[in-house]
Amino acid sequence: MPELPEVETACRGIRPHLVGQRVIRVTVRERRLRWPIPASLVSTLPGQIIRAVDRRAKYILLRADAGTAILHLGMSGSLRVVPCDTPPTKWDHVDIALASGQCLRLRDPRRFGALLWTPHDPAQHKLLQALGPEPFDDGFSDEYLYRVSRHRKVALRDFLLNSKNVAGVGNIYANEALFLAGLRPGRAAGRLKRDDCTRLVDAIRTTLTQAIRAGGTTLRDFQNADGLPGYFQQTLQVYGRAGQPCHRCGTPIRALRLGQRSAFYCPHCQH
DNA sequence: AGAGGTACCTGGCAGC
DNA sequence: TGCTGCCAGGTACCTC
Repeated sequence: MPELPEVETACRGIRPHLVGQRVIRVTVRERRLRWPIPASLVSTLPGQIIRAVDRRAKYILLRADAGTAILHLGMSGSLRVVPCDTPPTKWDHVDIALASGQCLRLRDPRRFGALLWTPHDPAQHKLLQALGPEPFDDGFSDEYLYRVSRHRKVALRDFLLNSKNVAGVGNIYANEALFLAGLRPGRAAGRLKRDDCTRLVDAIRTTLTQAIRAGGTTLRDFQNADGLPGYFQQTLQVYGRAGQPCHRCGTPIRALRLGQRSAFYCPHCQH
């Protein structure tokens, strides 16, 4: 479910309900996420006022005076803001109750997500410290992309999935951006020409912008903080469309296995 | 240093 | 209807 646009959508959805609110209590029903939810979060967060809700890559940062909660939705996580007395399902692992009577509810069936706490600058946290530039930052430029891709044999799709190169691009949008840039997902990153980089940076930004505007992609069950689905799936060009005609030229879309994960491309439009 | 594989979990779905 | 096998949007960590 959650790639950068979904996380950004979630962030925007919860922000107005959280910022300025005092945390009343933290209820953990299942602490076994990717890493156990630390006791320090449960003991420190109550009483704190949420000062800001930020995103870095696919991490959501709930900033308070004593520290920052670092939240990751993994593959199946979602956030809702609901009245505290709403009965939880078996996947609603955490509630962060607010003075408003609402609570931020984390649901994560696969438990690949994470909820951590740091009393320090979260940018220095082990999980965030090695992240590459955000796709919308000036630092993510064609010059940058050209430089860091030199001599890399890794497939372009996998190069884009690596958060050290660019933060927050997952499998769906990597494939979609490569289609838009006219580049095959299996091509070696080191073979990018200068103008390929220009088109790719542009394509990544365009793809992500459109997806954010549509409220994310709904595959299976993604919902935003208000429980509404995303609509970007309706505009997917290649992802999950193996065998179906390319929207641009009609050639059947091909699926490719790169590592353990599928990639999709149009053999006519992408080179 | 870089490339490739493994592991963490569970739900949904296609096929029989 | 029920079983089996496969697939999944992420990413840290291990080995070669």
